[in-house]
Amino acid sequence: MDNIDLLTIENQLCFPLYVCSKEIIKKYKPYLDKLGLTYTQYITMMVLWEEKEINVKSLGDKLYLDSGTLTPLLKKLENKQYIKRNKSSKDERKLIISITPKGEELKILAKDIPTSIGKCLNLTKKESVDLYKILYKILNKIN
Amino acid sequence: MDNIDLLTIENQLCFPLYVCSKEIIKKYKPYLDKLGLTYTQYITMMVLWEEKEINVKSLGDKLYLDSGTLTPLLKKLENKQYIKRNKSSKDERKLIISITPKGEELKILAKDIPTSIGKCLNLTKKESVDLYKILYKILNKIN
DNA sequence: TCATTTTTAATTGTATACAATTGAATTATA
DNA sequence: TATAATTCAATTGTATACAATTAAAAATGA
Repeated sequence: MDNIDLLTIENQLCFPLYVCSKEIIKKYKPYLDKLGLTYTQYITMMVLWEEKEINVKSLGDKLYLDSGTLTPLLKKLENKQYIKRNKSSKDERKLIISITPKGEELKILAKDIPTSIGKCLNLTKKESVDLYKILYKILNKIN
Repeated sequence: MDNIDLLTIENQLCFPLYVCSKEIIKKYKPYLDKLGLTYTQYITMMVLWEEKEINVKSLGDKLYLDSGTLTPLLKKLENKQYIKRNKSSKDERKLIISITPKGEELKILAKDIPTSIGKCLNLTKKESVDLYKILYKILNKIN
């Protein structure tokens, strides 16, 4: 096939990836609204449910986001009292993000979200595993 | 596994989808910069390379974007003289987007982009096909 | 026909994303 | 150790995204 014929929407791989990402994130909305979180805030809380404490740079490395996105987002989570923001005493450049008890409680309220989203994707076990592997293969290659 | 244990980044499918989408779009940037396009503007031009003429609603249906995103984006593409925006005479509610000769020329300059991006994803033929099928299965189910 | 409903694009407001820059703090090195 | 280079979070500016609303035009139906 001539290269120029590849320039159609239906021949793209990135386009359905981009659309799936957005459309799935929309499916989270009714569940996340109940918790007062956006999707980006939700994945941020997910890191904190595991780590309890992390600085902005490390958080950004995990989430593939930079301080330009995280700084205002973390201020919003602090306003909602789900996290605290404190300068590290060891390294004054670092801002330590830590989870609050109110932030911990959120996890219980969120516990059924992955299952609910999983159902509306309607994938077989094999498809889920294949998709997961391919996505992480791309991620490992791309950076 | 208990539902609550699913609330980790590594157990998510949407998260790597969302990250892959963003990271691949970043890979387009050096190529698209040469054309003066963003990724969203690029997929918009891709529709116009096929359709020549389309109204905002139909364009939005194809791209999964609404007028809130498309209206300002289309005004930028018009400023760059890649498209024209004209009210339909048959139905005054509709705005017809049409491609200009300068917009057509862009396609030639863009012709090697899909191949270049394909290389940096480094997927086997089977992986590409599997990924494509799974993504469209999700898209068909989700709407 | 004529009021009601629907469709369409634009607008408004909020929330990302990210490139580039800034300034403070730390680390590396001559 | 004094200077240069690096790291980190914040800021600035641009470009999406999308929910909700608005206003004009077209379609519907009593």
